[in-house]
Amino acid sequence: MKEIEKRLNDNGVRPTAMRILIYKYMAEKEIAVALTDIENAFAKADRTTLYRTLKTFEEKGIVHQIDDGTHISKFALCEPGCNCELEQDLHLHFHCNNCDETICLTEQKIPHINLPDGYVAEDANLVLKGICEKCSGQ
Amino acid sequence: MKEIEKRLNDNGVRPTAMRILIYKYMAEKEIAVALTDIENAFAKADRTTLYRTLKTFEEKGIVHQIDDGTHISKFALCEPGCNCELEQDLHLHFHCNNCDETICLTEQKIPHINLPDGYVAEDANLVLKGICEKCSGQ
DNA sequence: TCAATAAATGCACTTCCGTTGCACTACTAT
DNA sequence: ATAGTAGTGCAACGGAAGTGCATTTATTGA
Repeated sequence: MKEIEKRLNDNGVRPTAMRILIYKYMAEKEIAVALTDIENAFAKADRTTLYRTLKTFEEKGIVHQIDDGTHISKFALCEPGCNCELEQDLHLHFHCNNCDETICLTEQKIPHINLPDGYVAEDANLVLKGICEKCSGQ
Repeated sequence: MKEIEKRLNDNGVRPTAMRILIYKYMAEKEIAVALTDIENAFAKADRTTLYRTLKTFEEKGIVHQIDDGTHISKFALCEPGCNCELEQDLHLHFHCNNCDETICLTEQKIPHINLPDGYVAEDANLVLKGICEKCSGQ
């Protein structure tokens, strides 16, 4: 528990009760979560608080936002020490068309792409869609 | 003009006046367009018609939908003969953080990715974000 | 310690996009 | 010509993102 507080502090985020709970929730889930998911999990908390907490976490490099093609923003905790902005830390995400869950495949990095002249890449988002491990095994 | 009619017919879409206009509009733009863009371009047409036209086009393989991370669906014409579902035809998209435009880089295919055991990929979406040719040259 | 200040949270509301149901019109085929 | 199908237009709904402001909670400095 103290670890979470430390992690937040280290990233310049004041460890309030709410923030610790949200962090804990995301750490327990192994999949990317949407704002609505958190909202349902914490019925008492206000949507705006959760929304702004995620924004803060994102700015401070605690979570990264994932766009899995569902038009709903998902978020997942960054690996400790990861630097999401750097190309080498850009991993891909997998969206299961069956269970509708999205997970980080942190081991699978996005390959470097050669762009035509004049294009400068700053960020990349790669989402594979299909059937996940859990669903294909059944 | 007759070419467009033929293209639509070939893909099993009846070439109505509206559809031809929309196709023409998309052919002239070289960037991916959102529903709202088309709506603004054809003030007289109803949003629903445009929406359903795009859906039809998509089903019939005339356009493909792009999720560039802006939370707004964009659409672009498929290359003639392209088969969007097939892995080999999956190209990447580039979203410019400056002019906010999204374009297809049809020459740049998405590299094949080796997934962990149990994962089956059916589709892929790769969007690079940064500065486009037009904006970087200025 | 206590007031002054800043940060975090909660509430209400708006906007925008995607989507659907239903009625009406235009086209097609017999 | 008429029945049936496909296309279009109107109205409305729902979900998610985002914002402004009031209130509470935490921090700081005298």
